[in-house]
Amino acid sequence: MNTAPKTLSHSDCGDCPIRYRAVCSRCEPDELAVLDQLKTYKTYEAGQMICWAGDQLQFVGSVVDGVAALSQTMEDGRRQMVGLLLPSDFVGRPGRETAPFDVIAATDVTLCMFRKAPFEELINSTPSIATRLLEMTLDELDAAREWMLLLGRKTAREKIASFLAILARRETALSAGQTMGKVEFTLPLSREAMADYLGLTLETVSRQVSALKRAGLIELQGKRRIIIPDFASLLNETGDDTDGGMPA
Amino acid sequence: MNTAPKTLSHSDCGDCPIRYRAVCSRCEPDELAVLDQLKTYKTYEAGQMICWAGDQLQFVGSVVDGVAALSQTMEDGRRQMVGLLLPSDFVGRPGRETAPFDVIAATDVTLCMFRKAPFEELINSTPSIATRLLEMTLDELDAAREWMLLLGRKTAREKIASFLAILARRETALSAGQTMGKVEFTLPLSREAMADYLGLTLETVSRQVSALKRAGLIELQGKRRIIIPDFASLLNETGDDTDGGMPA
DNA sequence: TCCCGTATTTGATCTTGATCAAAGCAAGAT
DNA sequence: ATCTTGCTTTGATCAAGATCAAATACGGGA
Repeated sequence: MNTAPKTLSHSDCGDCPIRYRAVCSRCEPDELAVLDQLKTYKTYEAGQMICWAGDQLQFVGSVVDGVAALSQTMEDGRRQMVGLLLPSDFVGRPGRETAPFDVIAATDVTLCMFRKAPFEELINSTPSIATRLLEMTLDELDAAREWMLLLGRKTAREKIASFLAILARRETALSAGQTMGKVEFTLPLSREAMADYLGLTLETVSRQVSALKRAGLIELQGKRRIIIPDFASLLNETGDDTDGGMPA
Repeated sequence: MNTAPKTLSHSDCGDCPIRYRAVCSRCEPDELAVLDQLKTYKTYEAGQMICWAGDQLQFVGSVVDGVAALSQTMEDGRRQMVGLLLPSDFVGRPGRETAPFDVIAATDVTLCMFRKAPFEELINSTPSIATRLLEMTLDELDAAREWMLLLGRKTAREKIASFLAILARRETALSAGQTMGKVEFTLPLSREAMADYLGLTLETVSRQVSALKRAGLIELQGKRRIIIPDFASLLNETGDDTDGGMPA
């Protein structure tokens, strides 16, 4: 499927995000070449299950395009999304047999995948890759714990504001300190999926989005397009510490 | 402080849990000897801050005795515990400068600590250790995500039952499938700390504990000693899938 | 363009857990 | 033995968000 391996430079990283996130930051050309030979792409339609909790997982990889969701469902149907996978996020568990959670395509999704076994060999023989994966996993763990604060303690309005703020930051890749004015982006999730992510019902999501609109903190174009006229004032609604930490 | 390094065997692992969890499962005697030279112990009293979010962290290590809590606090005082550190759990972040969350001693705590810099060297030069740490971090991530389901979707009663079930399992180290009858253990947390962990108020915690007692699902000796006469019926109250997955 | 099915909004009411307020209890100090 | 003091339990009330139930808007196909 792939052409003969070639020596890759940092500037090649754009093609498949795993190179950038997991490898390229400390890459050796021959390691990239190995990865390049292993990779395959696969696409899923919005709503499709990518895998079920408990499935044998034969691959790892990363999201190239679209949005996937990790989620859990209780027998009676209550559902909690436990992670959002945006482009460049890693998918899968080196060193694990089975998937711990369901993975669902929230929009149409393209994954860049590697068979697990050779990828694990690469990890075991290349400390820099293992270290990079460890850092990525620690970042995910921190993000999960931030989300625990949101789920356990924030009000519905704060949840919505936090979610929109996070999406705005990620989708526009703005630098942190910057006092950014207007931001605009498209929601990748339905109201129901947002509810599953935020630990709310879809009705409450809808009401709070309307409330933020009425308060002039956001504007809507259709149901999915969000315009934030002043990012700073939306941040005030999140409940988060707004000053970016101590001045060192 | 430590005596001259000696060659260690697997049976030495009991001394300092990090050897077992992070290293020993794939250990080389000389690696253990290096760790042995680096380690120091430190104790904290119940209620003491071990570190604050944002602190420079000079060490990594593991809990030897007692219980520590990771938690976050909002400006208005709302607090969410985001992790419980029991004996053998790892503390700290290789590759990170600062602590992401507060760490508080929930009971008197003894830590076994290693200076971060030499520990990181060990990671970078020893793929098996990096891989082991990656696996431990993935376990923590899975646990955090399970907790997100609890925080986002479970009722107060289910939260309490789940928490007691998890503690019972960990404190008694029972094998999973076993139909265990009576289990007994001591709560390491006050009602307020439980509330912080479960996303509830302390009054709700107290009421639900009383309710489980009235229902005969648990018995109390004093405020902290819990007796679970029939573990299986407590599990019924957790909302969790009670059958342990598919039969392979 | 009209129709249909789905997603979303809005409204009315109910429930769970939060909040406010007192007691009760146990361990250590005087 | 009595008084603290801090934890815990219990009670009364309240409010945020869930639930139940319609209406409305939207996108795509005939």
